[in-house]
Amino acid sequence: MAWDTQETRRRLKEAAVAEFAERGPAGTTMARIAERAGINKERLYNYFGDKQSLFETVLTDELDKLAAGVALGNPGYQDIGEFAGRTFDYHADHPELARLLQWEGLSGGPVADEVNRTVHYQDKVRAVAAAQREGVLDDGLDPAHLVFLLIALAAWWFSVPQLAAMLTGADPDAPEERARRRAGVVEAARRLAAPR
Amino acid sequence: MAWDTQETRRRLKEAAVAEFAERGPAGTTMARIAERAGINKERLYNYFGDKQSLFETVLTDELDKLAAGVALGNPGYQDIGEFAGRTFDYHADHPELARLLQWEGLSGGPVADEVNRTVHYQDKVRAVAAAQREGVLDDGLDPAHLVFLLIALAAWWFSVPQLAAMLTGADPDAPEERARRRAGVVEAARRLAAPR
DNA sequence: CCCGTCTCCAACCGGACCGTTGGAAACGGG
DNA sequence: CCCGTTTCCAACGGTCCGGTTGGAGACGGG
Repeated sequence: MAWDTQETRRRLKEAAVAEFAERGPAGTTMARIAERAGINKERLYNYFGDKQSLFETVLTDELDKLAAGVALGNPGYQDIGEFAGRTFDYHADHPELARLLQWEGLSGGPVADEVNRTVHYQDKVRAVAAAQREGVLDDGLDPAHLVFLLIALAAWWFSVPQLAAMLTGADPDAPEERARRRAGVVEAARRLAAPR
Repeated sequence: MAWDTQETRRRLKEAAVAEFAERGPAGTTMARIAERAGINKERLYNYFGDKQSLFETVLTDELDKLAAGVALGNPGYQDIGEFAGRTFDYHADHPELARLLQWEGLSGGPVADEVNRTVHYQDKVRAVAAAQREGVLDDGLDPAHLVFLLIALAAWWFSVPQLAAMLTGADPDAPEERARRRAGVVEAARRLAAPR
């Protein structure tokens, strides 16, 4: 048994992400998180406080990862379709995030880390507005709406998988199906925003 | 005390819709549903069985209402934008439905009333495919994808209200804001599907 | 007026879960 | 070798919840 408190925290958090994403805050039990991590429950309380605090910690952590992940590959808005495609890819590769965000939205409580997230999104709106003024993007839609709807296109597949299954009848994990969905999202994004 | 079993069922179901939409299946308690309806808890079990059955009953009921509501105003696909607009309106007027569907999707269990719902959606896909063949709709997108993305445009606002608030900074219940959002949805739908 | 149905009330049981506690090992720095 | 920290283990108190039960009124059809 290594003597590594950071590793312990990491394993607990990893287990918490999985459990919260799967069952939501109400359905998750602290005991199961600990069990999944192979670490005693009492450590969980010692490090992260009660369940609510743990959920917020987990969510803001994952949002930081998202911000880091998309900030890397963001060379302006030369191709709005590829932006939507990358958002689609991120969600496909990290299905927990969309679920955590949905649980948060449904739970109706206060929004975790609201200030930073608001700033982050408003930055995107400003960037889109600038691109519209320059003619790089079509300006027929309000910039905030455009950002919102682009996210919708990319995230909707992971938000209502039952509906996706009923409409396409396909296995969402099959590579071809994923590629088809991505291509549709890219095309739709261009239709929404590409200059005419 | 009226002698009306149908009214009793109705009141229980009404309370169940509200509670389930607000707190989700896991967070809802049978006692609270009964209390909200002003009816004894034991009636609830007598009429609807256990919690899982009650949730499925409630959800399929609401989906039937939706089907009835949109089937009325569906005179072909002459204006795809108005179709999206009406879907937006329905969700705006019945915010519980989107939440119930999300809870269902997150809960990951079996899809309630799957057969009927699948048929219903496949009908829509066929109608869109026909419209594409006739040139009434642009055929650059797969018909199933198009239906799926049109629903996304309309429902996304009610699916992630926290995100909507951070992006627009507006009160979603204000009439002007609702009108602005609806107009954006209609415009976006036309961009996705209107023939060029 | 009577009988079957509907309803209420109150209480109960078994189980789950949150968060805590007491104690005892394992470990590493000095 | 010793002391403080980290970890484990087991158990507990209190609460809540799902689902059931027993008994007793209210109502309407015959």
